[in-house]
Amino acid sequence: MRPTVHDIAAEAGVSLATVDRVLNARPGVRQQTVDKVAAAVERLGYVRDVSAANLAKGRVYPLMFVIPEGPNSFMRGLEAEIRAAKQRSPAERTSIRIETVPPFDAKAIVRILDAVDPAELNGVALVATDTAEVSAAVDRLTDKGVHVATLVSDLPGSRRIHYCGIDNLAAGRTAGGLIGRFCGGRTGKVLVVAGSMKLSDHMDRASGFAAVLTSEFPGLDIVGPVETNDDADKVMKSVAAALQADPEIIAIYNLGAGTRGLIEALTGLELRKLAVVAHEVTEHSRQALADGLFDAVINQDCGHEVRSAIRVLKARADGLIPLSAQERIRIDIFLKDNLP
Amino acid sequence: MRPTVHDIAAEAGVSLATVDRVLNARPGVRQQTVDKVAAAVERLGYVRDVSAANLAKGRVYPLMFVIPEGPNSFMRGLEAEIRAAKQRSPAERTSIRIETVPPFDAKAIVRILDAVDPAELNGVALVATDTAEVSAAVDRLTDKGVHVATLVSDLPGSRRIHYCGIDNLAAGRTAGGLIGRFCGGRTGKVLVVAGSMKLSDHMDRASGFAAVLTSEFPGLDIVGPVETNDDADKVMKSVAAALQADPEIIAIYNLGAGTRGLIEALTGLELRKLAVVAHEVTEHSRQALADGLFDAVINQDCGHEVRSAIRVLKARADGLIPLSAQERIRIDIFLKDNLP
DNA sequence: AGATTTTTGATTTACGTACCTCAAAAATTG
DNA sequence: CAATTTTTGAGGTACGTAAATCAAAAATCT
Repeated sequence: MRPTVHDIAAEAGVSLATVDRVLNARPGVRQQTVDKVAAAVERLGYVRDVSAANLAKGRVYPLMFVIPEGPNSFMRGLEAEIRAAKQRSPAERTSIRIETVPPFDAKAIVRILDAVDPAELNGVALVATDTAEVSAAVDRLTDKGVHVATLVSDLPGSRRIHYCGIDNLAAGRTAGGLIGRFCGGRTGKVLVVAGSMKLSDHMDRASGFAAVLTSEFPGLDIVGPVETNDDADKVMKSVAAALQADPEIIAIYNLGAGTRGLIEALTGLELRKLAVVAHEVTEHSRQALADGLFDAVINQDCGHEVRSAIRVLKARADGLIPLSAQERIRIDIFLKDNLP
Repeated sequence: MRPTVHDIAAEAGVSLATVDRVLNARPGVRQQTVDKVAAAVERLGYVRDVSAANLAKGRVYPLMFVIPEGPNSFMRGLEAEIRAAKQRSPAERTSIRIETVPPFDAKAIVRILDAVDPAELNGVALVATDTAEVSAAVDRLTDKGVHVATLVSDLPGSRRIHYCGIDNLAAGRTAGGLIGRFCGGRTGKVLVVAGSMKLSDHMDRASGFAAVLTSEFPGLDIVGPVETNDDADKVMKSVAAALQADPEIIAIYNLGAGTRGLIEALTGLELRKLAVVAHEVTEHSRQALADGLFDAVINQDCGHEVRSAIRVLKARADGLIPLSAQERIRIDIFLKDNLP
């Protein structure tokens, strides 16, 4: 049988209360005694029984998620994952609140963050627009003792405790590697479509993509990035116009949302076979892959991101530092053949 | 606060003992009373506190993993993941035993399976060679009441309870989709290198690959599959010979192990730029990606597979049926840019 | 109706940890 | 050395569920 606190007490020759003080870092124990207990823990290979500990603590972690509202499929998928986490709340001892704000609306985010009462919230996970005012609000919240994690898009300038999302520079490079290889040595131009350069994730993807193309595939030139504010209609028009204007475009990289617009633009023309890479697996992009309109979709698993955010915020609330290595979110590549 | 068994008892107007009988499917309760309790559970949204339940049960799940020994990097990675799970044993209430057998040795597997005492083992996870005798041994074990899950490679004919691994037909198709696109419309031949057609995973990959190539990329013809028994040296020689013999080969798909051999064969020649896809991220394949020798590597996360196997076997030991949707293992694609 | 079986209630103990109180012992200080 | 502070011990309760016992009640059968 695995050892218990009682075994540790006996092994160390101290009382149960002292073992408890040491294990939970309570004050009033001499260093010498701490060492004795630590040695006993080591010798017996004691591991705290998490089930029993959770039961005894009876603690709950009140958390808040702040995400953009609107029709963006990815964000709605994210919301679904948060709701799923909410369903699991009893088992995970969390209490989750969801707040939605208009997309790209920094002021709305600031308003919500500033309204947080640190007494009744342990942590906040936030899909952020990368502006100075949001960063400042995050820092204010941190000062109040509420830990903030960024979700999907980072706030590099802020004091957020953790970023739960993919490395977007690497994601851009990955897209570059795919498109470069898909073009198989041909020369031509690649149209890059973005949402907003106010989003740090879009910025990073664009840079990563450009870096790979210039260094590894010099035969391919970039057109854009075209900014569309993730508006499907605008994406559609921009892509159609660009293809019309420039017959040398042989590939498209859509690094933002508005995937529906891209699909519409591509559905029209049967003339050219383009290499197309987009982001995020949604109902639409899935269909586009199946139809052969898209060649590949780069994805981040928002379920992982939500679960990671919860783990990180819970750990921070307990004063622990999460192992960042374990919390890394992978960049997934999907063809139609390996769709989940 | 979340409801407890006491609340259910009060709500249903029955005693605590009766609630316990219903929740744990113990006999001696009228259907009518069962329904009353079920209704109360439904109304209050009761969810069993897993921590408390585990604590009360104090149960441990003795499990066994059977995997091939030898230098195969992927299998050693798998073993490392099993050892990691063993480290977590106290928290997960498992007791894990690892048995290794010579690769491709069906008799050794059978010997170990037949020696299992059902009284001291709850489940077995097994990397199987797909032969009739292994299937029969699995069925015998199942009859003794020990659930068996296959790991990495399936035993389609057997009564194994679950397969913890990727869909290898889809993996082969994915490889086909990648290589087809990487060749970007060119015509030529693709060399396919396999380990053993006695492994159902290798069989499936070869079929999936061939299916996609013939239907979607008619300009590409398959050479092989060459069988190498996953021996690096043999892979090296086969690939070198094939490239020498056939100048039309413009791509290679290595669907088995022995990746080192492939790397050696490719390192020699600087003449041709080949599209190369292999399986499993290991130290070697990672380096080959970085060096530009490989274009893509298809991977299965053996950590996921091990954890999934443990979840499934534990659930079965409790008489529960695991949600297969949740246990699906994804087919990961890695370029050098999205390596984890 | 009485006998028998089935179903239910009441109560208890256990799991391993957290957290609390109060008293006793030991160490430190003046 | 006494007075004070620090450290330790002893013991208890609580968390929510599992699992058991024994008695009481209800249903079913003859």
